[in-house]
Formats: sequence, C-alpha cells, structure tokens
Amino acid sequence: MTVEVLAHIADPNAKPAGRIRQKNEQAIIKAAEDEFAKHGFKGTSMNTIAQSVGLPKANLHYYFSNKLGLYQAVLVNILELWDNSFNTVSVEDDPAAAIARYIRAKMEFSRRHPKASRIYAMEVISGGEHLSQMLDQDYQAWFRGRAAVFAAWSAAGKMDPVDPAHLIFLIWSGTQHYADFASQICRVTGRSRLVKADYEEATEQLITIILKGCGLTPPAKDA
Amino acid sequence: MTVEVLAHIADPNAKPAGRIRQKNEQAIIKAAEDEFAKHGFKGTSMNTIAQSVGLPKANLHYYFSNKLGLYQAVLVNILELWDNSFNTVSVEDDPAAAIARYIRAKMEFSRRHPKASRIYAMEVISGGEHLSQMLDQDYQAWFRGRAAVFAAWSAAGKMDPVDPAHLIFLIWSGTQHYADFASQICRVTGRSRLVKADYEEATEQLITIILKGCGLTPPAKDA
DNA sequence: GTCTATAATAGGATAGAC
DNA sequence: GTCTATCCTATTATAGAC
Repeated sequence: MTVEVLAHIADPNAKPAGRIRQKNEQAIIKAAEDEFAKHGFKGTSMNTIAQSVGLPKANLHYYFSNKLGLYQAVLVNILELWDNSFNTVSVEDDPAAAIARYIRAKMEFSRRHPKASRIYAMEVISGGEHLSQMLDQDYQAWFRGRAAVFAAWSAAGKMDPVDPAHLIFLIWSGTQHYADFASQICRVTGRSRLVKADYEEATEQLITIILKGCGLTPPAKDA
Repeated sequence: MTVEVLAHIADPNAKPAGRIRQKNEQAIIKAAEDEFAKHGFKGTSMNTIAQSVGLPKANLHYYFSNKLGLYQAVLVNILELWDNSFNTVSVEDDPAAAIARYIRAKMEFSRRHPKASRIYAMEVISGGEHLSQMLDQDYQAWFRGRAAVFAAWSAAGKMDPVDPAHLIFLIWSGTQHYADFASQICRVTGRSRLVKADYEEATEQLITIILKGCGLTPPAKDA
C-alpha cells in the first residue's frame, strides 16, 4: 500500500515541520490515540486529549486544523506502522513458511500496537468512511494480488484448495482479536493483562491450527 | 449464562410494562442499536436516537432513566439474543459435529444480528466496563467449563491437543469478523454488501479449516 | 509559538403544561 | 402518557493578547 503519498490528506494546510512542531504534533497524536482507541472518533473530545498532553486545547487547533484532521493524522500514523512483509510474498515462496511468518507478524503487531489495532477496528466497525479516502482503490488491488498467491499455491497442489479471501480473513481476525478483544480475553481467562508469553502461545496455536487446516506442515524451525 | 436475572440492571426503577410502554421502549431500543453500533456509547447522542424514532428526546428520558440506562437495556437485549446451544455440549458429544454446529450458530448470529455483534465489539474494545456488571463471575466459570470439554476431547485422543482457549478465541474472532468488519470485507472484495451466500461460503470454509486444523474430520452431512 | 478568554453549538437532563 | 421549553454543562472552534 502506498501510504507516503497520502500523508497530505491528514492536513492539507500542513506547515513546514519545525523541531518544536514535530515534537508537539507527535505528543498530541500519541495522546489522541489513547482516546480514539477507547471511544472512537465521535466519542473522543479534544478537551480530554488536551488535558492528557498537558496542553491548552487551543494548541491542538494550532497544530491540527480540526478534530477530523487530528484523527486522520492518527490514522495515517497507523497505516505507516503496518507490516509490509506480506506484500513481497510470491508464488515461488514456501506456503507454510510464508503463512507462518505472516501470522507471526500480525500477532506481533497486535502485541506491540494494540491501540492502533483498536482504532482501526473501531473505524471499520463504524463504517470505515474515514479510511475510504485513504486506501480505496489500491487496497482492493492489493488484496486481490495477495489472494492470487494463495490461489496459485492451491492450484499447484502445494496446499488445500481453501478460498484465499476467507483464509486471509481468518488470519486477520484471529490475530487482531488479541489486541481488540484483550479486555474480554482477560476477563474469561482471569488475567489482569496479556503478557508476551500469552501472545507467543497464541501465535504458535494459531500457526498450528491454520497451517494444518490448509493441509500444510509447519516449517521445522523459524528462521 | 443467566441473563434473565440481570434484567433489572438495565433499569432499576422500571415501571410495570403497559402496552404502549412496551411498544415505545422497543422502538427506542431498536433506534438506539443503530447509533450505538456506529458510534459506541460515548459517541452516541440521545438527540440523534430521538430523531431516528421520531420522538422528542424528553420521551427517551421518560422510558429510560438516562443514556446509560438505555445503553444497558440495549446490552441486555443483545445478551438475550445469544445462542446457547454451545452450553449443553458435553464430553460425550462428537467433537467435529459439535464444533461445526457452534461455528454455524456463531456465523448465523453474525449474519442475522450484525449490529448486536458490533455493539458488543465496540463495548469490549472500549474496555468492557459496562459489561462487567452484567456477566463477570459466571462468565469466567462458563468459559472454563466450555474449555474443559475441549480439553477432555483432546485428552481422550478424539482431537489434537490444541489449547482450548485459543481455539475458542479463533472460532469467536473468525465468525464475528463477518459482522464487525463487514465494511472492510466489502471494500477489499468489491461487494456492496454481504449476502446469505457469502455467509454460507464463509461458514463452510471456516468449518473446513478449523476442523482439519484440530485433527478432526468433518461430519458427513449436517443434521 | 503559546495561551487565556470566549463565542457558538450540541449534549444530557428536567420542569411543567397539556 | 406526551411534548414544549428550558437549564446547565460539555464541546468544537476561534480571536486576540502575550
């Protein structure tokens, strides 16, 4: 996905970035992520963000044209975090190794950036209107390209003939769940929070089930 | 899960239900679901709900003590919709048939009640504080009981020794995804909306992958 | 660049006429 | 039971002093 090109969407009248500006913008965005992750776009107030950064709310409007501009900056920030290793997977690669690596990368993202995952989830649940401006056309093309790789593997008899789209959705949902639904996982398992070991265990279980489910044998050891 | 007992939480000063009251309350709840599913608790305004029902907003406060009371009524409504067939699954049952049936039930819920699923998802992503009052203690016990059934199947050699909790999370996330992330599925696949056939295809794919992933053979035909 | 003060509006909630 | 009018607070956003 080409994300750099879209940075201007976040703030059309963006001023040249001085040192102070860059630092403050990042601080505001970081605080904004906390709120957006908990309450979504509509449910978040500039006031709360301002208090969280320790800045008067007028400053937020100095750095970002308005609430929507700040939100879009946060979204762009998230899209830039996304792991792109899956983009380069090709038909020549080993399916089992490639899928295992992708699951690992997605789960690592859930562990390291749970708030980013939640903001994205809330945005999609809300209809994803703010995202459509950012990734409409080439996102669909990207998805088709990735699905084609799975289809080619199946056609070559390297894996079961599973529907590529549904397999990708299963990988997405299964990994994102550990970020988005962490509060529920904690509740039903009696944990206070998820630690690294929990994510590692989940990763191995997901890889085991999904690879076998596609008729694949897990790679002997991860590289 | 014992849900009926908790109905009083939704509105402690609930008045006896007359015909008009019951009808209006349902109309309000229905309209509220639309908004809560799109914007979560904080992001939803009573005003918007009132306009959607075609009632002055003072009426909403007549029927529900306040915004929180209305939200909790919506949540209770959702919990009552939940499929309970999984509760009665026991060690004696056939794992493949039971898991396939559960996936089918969960996916059917996503198809028939996508808004309920989204409200629940938003609530969990937001931290799930409003849910904890409703199902804290026995929810954990319920989960442990269900996980124990999977563990017993594994111990009896009826299926692979997968971690029950992670398997359940995979079933939950994989099925709920088609409700919560429908907007994204539509975007990447170029659909305008998901139809029954899409859900049926997804159901079969999920059952195929997950059953095989657990070392199970799909039941010949569904009952 | 930063902040106080303030405008303008939307939000939740209630009083009280009907 | 129903609705208008209203209160008060929170919210987005801006003006303008420093």
